[in-house]
Amino acid sequence: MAIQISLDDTFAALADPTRRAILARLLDGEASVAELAQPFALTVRAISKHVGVLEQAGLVTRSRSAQKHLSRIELKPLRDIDRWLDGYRKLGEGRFDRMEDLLRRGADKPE
Amino acid sequence: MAIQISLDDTFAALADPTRRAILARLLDGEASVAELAQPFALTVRAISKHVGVLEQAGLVTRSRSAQKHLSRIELKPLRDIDRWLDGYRKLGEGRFDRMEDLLRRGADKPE
DNA sequence: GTTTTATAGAACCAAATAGTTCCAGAACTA
DNA sequence: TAGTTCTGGAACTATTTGGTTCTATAAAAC
Repeated sequence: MAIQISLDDTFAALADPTRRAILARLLDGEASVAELAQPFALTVRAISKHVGVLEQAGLVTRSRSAQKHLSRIELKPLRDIDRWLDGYRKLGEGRFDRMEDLLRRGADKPE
Repeated sequence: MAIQISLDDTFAALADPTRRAILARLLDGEASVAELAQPFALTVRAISKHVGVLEQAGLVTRSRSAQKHLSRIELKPLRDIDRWLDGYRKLGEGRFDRMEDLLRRGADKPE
């Protein structure tokens, strides 16, 4: 049974630009800590810790192949955020939707 | 011109359950700090600070009517998060979509 | 004009966070 | 076996955070 991940942890993990960049990098496929660290002016250890935070938040899982620990992105917490956002999409009949919003802008703007 | 709000600030603001509860409360309409504080076992000052964080993140704006400073929810930062999520929706032909995901689970799970 | 109400500023504290450096262990390579 | 590579643990530091209390200020109410 998957561990229950809190929105607290997910949002906190995403609040750091380095971690978001790591996540974005993982869209291209699995990567080792060393590979993930390469673009940053930080120690490998610092990146390792960031990956740890992402893992703690359920946004990343790891599988060790040899010494390399490969990280892969996990989408479930992002889905949870998406679901959380649902509660705010309703407000103002679709004001949340970008297309609706663009069409509506300047038209019948509510007060 | 609206101040540029960073995803950092938005995610950080949303990482606290009290602040998310405050936001949810504001879906029902504007409220003063004292009103927002009522459901919580925290000092009014603590809530005032939370509202300050939300304001800093652009999730709340305030208008003072008399001594009461009324807070109202602002959706733009949430829209920004929604847009950020777009980058992850594409992954795995709709894996992000909840329905798709449920249907796919246990079928052709990629290794 | 005094008192009450609603909020923010200032000072403080404990805990968490992001970073570092150094060390240890696990697994390849020669 | 010895050396190299990849990563995490431990210890440390500086900064940020979430909370408190006490005080100040601004507007209403009396």
